[in-house]
Amino acid sequence: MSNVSNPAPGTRDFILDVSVSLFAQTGYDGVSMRNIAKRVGISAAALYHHFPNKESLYLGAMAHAFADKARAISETAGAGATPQERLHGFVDRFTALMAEDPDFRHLLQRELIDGDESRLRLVAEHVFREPFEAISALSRDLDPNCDPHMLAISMAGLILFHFETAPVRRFLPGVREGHDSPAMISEHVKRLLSRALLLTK
Amino acid sequence: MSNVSNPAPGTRDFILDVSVSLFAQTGYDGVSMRNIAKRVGISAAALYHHFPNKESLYLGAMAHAFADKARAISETAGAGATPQERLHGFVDRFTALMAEDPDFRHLLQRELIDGDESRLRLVAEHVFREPFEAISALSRDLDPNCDPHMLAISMAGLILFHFETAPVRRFLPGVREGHDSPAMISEHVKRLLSRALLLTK
DNA sequence: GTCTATAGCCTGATAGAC
DNA sequence: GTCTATCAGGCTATAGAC
Repeated sequence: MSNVSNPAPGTRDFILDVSVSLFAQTGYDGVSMRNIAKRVGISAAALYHHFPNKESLYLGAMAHAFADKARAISETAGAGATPQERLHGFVDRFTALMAEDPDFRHLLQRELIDGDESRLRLVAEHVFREPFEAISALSRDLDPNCDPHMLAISMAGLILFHFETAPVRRFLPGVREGHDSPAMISEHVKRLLSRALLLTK
Repeated sequence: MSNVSNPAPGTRDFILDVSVSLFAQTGYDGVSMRNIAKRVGISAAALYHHFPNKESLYLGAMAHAFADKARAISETAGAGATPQERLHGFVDRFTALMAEDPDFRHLLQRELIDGDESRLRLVAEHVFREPFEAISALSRDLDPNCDPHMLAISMAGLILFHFETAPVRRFLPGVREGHDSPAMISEHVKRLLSRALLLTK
């Protein structure tokens, strides 16, 4: 499920749910206030009762989509006794998290291209700092000689890039059923990272 | 340099150069025909003498930006005697290629989110099939037990994700000067992949 | 090959009734 | 809190002069 909440129509939360979905699909410039209003079931003017302008609505939608993600991602990197167990737990759960919320992933992708400095700083501090520190700590334990910042980026990217490229990979040679599945992605990434970092098996 | 050519103003090639740059920066919906015309130095109506509509201009700009990229990327994966040499050559040159052409990278990122099926098929067949096969072949030589399609994606993603996240990484903990540099990125990726795939060092 | 002018539509946003 | 009506302006695209 893309969004957990299921509020009654007409409320501010429902507007945010609709907005998250539309902004994720076609981006800020690809969605009009009229589009959103129609999907919500109210007039465009009514939207301005809940949000002063389009940008505020967009920022509200971002906050709505990213709420509680910070802790959820952080927790993927924490549990487990050995570094190997923590690595496998992180890969499994981070992969599942990205698979179950495409809207979050798409908003993130869009923000990486279009986000201005202030918006990226906001997202970095309120959403990614906490989980990134957890993944960095795991990186430090896995390979003390490797830059933890770069290794954390690599671990996340290894997982995310398989999702990002899914729309185009279906037209590339060697593709097989299941290449898009969370199970296959996490298995592949675990195998790669285990051998690179733990030198076992 | 983002674009090699440096044609005289007013020509079709100059329109394409300008369009590539603008579409890469703000996306299809973020650029108007008037924007492009102004930067080219002609009226919007004159644009329609060279291209029948906005979408044609966009597709022309894509073809222009992606021209010769296929072979350039393919060649990054070919040379070298041992698989290890080929791996290092691929990582070094692919990283350099992505660093020297941000427009290409941004258009690619945007196409992965917004491209419809026909456009993605076009890009896949005319730009990525050839280099992807070269990288897949390298993957097969590096690790015959690993799915070459997935490994090829992982190798490219490991490099690209460091560029993609550069705008937000500067606000994340542990960042250091040079984390964005091609040299540091390729060193990091080579180290990671060498240990994962060759089990040496 | 480029121009000005314009058609027709969509945009974000507001005014004011209910 | 939602509506209809509307404003001012931007959009793609075209017509027709030069």
